[in-house]
Amino acid sequence: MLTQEGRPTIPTIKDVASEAQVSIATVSRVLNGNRRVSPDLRTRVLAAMDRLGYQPNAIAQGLRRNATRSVGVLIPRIHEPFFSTLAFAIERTLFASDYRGLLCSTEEQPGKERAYVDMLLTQQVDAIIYFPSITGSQPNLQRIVEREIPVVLIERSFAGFDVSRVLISNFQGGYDGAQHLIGLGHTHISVICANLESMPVERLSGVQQALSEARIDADVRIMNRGSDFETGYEAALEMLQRPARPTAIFALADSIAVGVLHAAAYLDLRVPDDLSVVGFDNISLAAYVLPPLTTVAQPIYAIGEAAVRVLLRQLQNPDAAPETVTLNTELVVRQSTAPCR
Amino acid sequence: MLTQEGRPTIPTIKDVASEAQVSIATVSRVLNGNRRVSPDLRTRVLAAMDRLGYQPNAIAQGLRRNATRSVGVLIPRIHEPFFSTLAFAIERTLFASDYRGLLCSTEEQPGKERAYVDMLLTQQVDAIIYFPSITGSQPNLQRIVEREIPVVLIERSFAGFDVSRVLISNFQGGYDGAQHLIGLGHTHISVICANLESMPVERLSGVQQALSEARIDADVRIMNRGSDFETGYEAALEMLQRPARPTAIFALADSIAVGVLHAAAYLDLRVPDDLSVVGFDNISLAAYVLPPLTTVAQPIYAIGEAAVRVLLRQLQNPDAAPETVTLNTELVVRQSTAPCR
DNA sequence: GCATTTTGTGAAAACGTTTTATCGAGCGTG
DNA sequence: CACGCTCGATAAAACGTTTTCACAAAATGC
Repeated sequence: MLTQEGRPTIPTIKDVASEAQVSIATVSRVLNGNRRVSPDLRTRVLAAMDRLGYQPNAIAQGLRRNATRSVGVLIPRIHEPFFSTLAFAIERTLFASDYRGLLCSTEEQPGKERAYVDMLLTQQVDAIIYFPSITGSQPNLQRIVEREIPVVLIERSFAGFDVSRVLISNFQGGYDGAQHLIGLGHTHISVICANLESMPVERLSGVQQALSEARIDADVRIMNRGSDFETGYEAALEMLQRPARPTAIFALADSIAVGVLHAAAYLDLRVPDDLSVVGFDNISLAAYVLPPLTTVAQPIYAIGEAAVRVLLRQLQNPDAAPETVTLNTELVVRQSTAPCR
Repeated sequence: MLTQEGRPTIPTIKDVASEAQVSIATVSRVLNGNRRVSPDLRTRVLAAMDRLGYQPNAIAQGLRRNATRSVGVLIPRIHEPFFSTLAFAIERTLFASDYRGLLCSTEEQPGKERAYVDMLLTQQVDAIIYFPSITGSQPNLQRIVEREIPVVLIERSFAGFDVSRVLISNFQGGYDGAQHLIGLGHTHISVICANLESMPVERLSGVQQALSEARIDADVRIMNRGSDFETGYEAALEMLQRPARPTAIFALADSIAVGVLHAAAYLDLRVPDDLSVVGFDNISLAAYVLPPLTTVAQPIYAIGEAAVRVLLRQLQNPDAAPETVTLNTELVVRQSTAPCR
């Protein structure tokens, strides 16, 4: 197909219709296969499409159908291993159901998160998977709910919002990790976590519960930044140089734990002999770092799958009640923890 | 805005027009600000928009304007650290220019890559950033070029396609990494790389060039899989258990190098005393692993920025000639390499 | 003060689909 | 043979915008 200037032009349903000598309605029908059309016309249309290399215009379809088969995916920081794995799981599951994901890395900046929500709404997404960063997320969620767009929250709840959620046993996970260290005889346990925007408080509460049950003072350090290596390194460097240094550190994210390992090495402390370290998440790296990291595993892939599954169910049946699925964490013991000497 | 059933309905430009007692053309004009409209009407329209909470429908705009302000981003495996960082850079730069990225993780599956290209075309993206996985990518690129959609290839070239590219000095990087090991006196150097789909051959060529100049036999192991920890671990485990074990391993991706470190530890070999390891990429993890990894750094963030910059230039000026920008790698010496004993 | 340009506004066409309403042909039924 | 039915196909409306065109009013030039 060429315009008179010789530029290629993309064929429309109209072109197919005239090529096949049928009406555009007929073309549309063989395209969607929802109504009967006689065999000979069908083959004529198919042949015409093939000759012209026709591809339907999803934008036009979206406008007419009022559905785009796209879902917004709001995630704090795509470059962190945990989130990139989660994004991968979501993308893959959506793809399998012929939905596309609009991936938005909010970077925990309220402005960016807000802008992205706006964008998703104007973009007419059919649904939204939302991993909020708490501050400022509530009004965003409000706007989504007002538009009656199906939404599933990941690892977060908001009072007063009756929406679908995929949660994990953060409290139990925190509890289990701390218990593990307590069971090994540690009594001076430090906890490092990222800003509470990107970290569910329950995780921390679980830790504190376990510690208080064992009558151990909680030494918690909440860093005002994301869960990256640097964060863990800086926090640990400071903690490990105090006069009474901890014999164990519970990092509430694997990335932080890796930073801790690094700091320990820098200070010539051996893990796990001089220091036990427990992480959280079980990112794929955790098994490969030295020493391999004992960690509280999240079923990252399952979380992504569950989120999509819940969403699809809601899309099929818009009047269904919101659904909450809870997945369990599991302590994976590797070689970064040992009994306290 | 409510329908008679009480369901909320999203306000359109029409609603705004009747609310403000003007024509829809006027509303459109204050929306786009491209033509003059008298101050009092403007304020009336703005007020009406505000009252109704109007948000333009990007799908309708896309159909009418024949431009969607979205660009497709095709990337092999979003969950690998290198690619997730690259995706982050791209996403961030696009966002700053008010474009959205449709992130597609092709997983190096020809079928999925093809399906995603199809999807992007039907989705009417304005441009495409393409990190191909070689096999089967050529016909995909062909289809993109036929549609005259601006495209920029990352780290790849295809003979016969005159399209924009962002390249890095892969050959030089490979050469430099090998030179570093040679300079340290190593003569038994093994090389591990992922499948050549996801790895530019030039990188390997650079290594081989340096080795042959130094009259050292090349011992190359090409794994038929992606660049993950497991890959490096398995390859190294095998190589390091041979009778004549190498004194240095050049892993052509950091993720692989991390697997190598793990294998070395498993075999009780100390790095760098018993084995020197060089990586490639300089993912953020590289500095935090133990020992910190000597690696050939790619300017990952700059690559993403450059790709977007080139693309935007091409969108502004569709008749501009394709552009190629080449960025340099740089050897970063840390503590995983030492003189051969 | 008339002809001409400029300015602001609205009506309507267009973008590429899907879907509703319509219509004509074939066909058994009374 | 008129009648109602079904079936297959088409014409046309609709989705929410932008933009072209037309037009009146106001501003400008002689």
